[in-house]
Amino acid sequence: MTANEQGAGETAIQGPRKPKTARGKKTRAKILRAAEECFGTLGYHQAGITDITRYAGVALGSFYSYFSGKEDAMRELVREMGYNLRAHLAQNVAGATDRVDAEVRGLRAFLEYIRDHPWMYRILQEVQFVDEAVYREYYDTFSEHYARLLSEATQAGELRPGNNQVRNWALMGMGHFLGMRFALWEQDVPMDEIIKTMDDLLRHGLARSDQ
Amino acid sequence: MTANEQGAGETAIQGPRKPKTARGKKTRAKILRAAEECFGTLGYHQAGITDITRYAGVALGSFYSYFSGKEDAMRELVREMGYNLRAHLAQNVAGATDRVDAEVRGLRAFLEYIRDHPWMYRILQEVQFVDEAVYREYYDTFSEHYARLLSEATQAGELRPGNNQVRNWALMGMGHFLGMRFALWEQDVPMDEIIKTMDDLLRHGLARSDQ
DNA sequence: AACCTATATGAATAATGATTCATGTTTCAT
DNA sequence: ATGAAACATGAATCATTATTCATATAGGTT
Repeated sequence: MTANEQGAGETAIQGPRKPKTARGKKTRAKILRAAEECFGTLGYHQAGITDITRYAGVALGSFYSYFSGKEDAMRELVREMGYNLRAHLAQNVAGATDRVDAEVRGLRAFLEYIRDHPWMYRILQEVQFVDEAVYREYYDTFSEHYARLLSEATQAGELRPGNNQVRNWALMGMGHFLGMRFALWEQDVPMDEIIKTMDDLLRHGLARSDQ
Repeated sequence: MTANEQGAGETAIQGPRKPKTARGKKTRAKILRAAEECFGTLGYHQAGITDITRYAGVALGSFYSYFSGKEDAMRELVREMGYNLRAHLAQNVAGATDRVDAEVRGLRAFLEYIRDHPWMYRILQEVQFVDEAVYREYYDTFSEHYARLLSEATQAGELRPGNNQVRNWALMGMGHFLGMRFALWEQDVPMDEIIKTMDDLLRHGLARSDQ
């Protein structure tokens, strides 16, 4: 019986509802986009509901028509972002010649995505301190998809035998930090250079004499 | 002219001061340890100054005797943690036979450190949203040390040629995520398994046929 | 037109918690 | 012993803000 339920015979005077008309959908969307902007630029705690509704061009109370509170909007944003990013990656990885190629294409797509959605990064990281379960959910979902791909590649003999779960998280960490440093903080190293370096690392490792 | 200055002829009625006696040092330390505990378990925003001083066993006002505010204590903690961690790693990496061996020893030491200091992780991550400059400073400092080591190893012919700055951040990211997932969230994969996997990855890459 | 539901509004509420400061206590050099 | 500096105290201040709710408007159906 969450605050979000919408059973037919609901007695609650008011509460967050799913929009039922086009007007409602539009308003909810405006608020969500405004929340993204505000959380992204001001941060979760700094951003007030008034900031969000002012930016959205709606009244304060309208926020609570569609979200049960500030946390709720944050959660929704993270889920939405996870969905969008996964779709973007799947699209860009299609057509890879082998698993490492897929990794590298995925990395490039990821870096480009961060560059084009700089707020996503901040919101995703900050949700860790707002609702940790959602943060874990995000990465666990990601990890599940990933693990399947790696295990298929191993079965196909493309990868060296090894613990793919560990590799999985190592690869996510690489992407995360490369995105933070080279897409978000400073774009001082050309994308191709990053990709080339990582391609070499994933194909041959770091060590020179390889035996 | 920061609030923290302690010039001789200071006219400010009161303000944060460096402790000048043994008693003062002890109190300041008690408060800092309490802040670590509170920020770590409750989170920065949830933790109140009253929580910190209650836990430390001192009066509310004493907090402001040694710190200019909540943020100041957070900053101090992060700097302290960075210093301690770097010392711990340097100690554990000494005696490595080659650069990859050093990487792997460093990773093990890092994972052990996180396991033994579970709060460090949360505090470091959360400072990103409290004072981003301190967060960057932490990683930039880390990165500087790291870059020197990698470039020396390259000069010595131990590493394949490549962009060490990119590798640098990729390696930090790996460590970060492996620590989060396998030391903090769930300790369901034995340390040796993690180390073996990463040793293989760094020595040979992911791809099976290596040409 | 009458009516019902969904949607929109924003002033008022209510709780919180960081910071200040006037006052009291301890320490220690002389 | 004594005075001054360092240290400790916690009630009071002050500002901030998430959330509620009574009321008003819009859209569409009969």
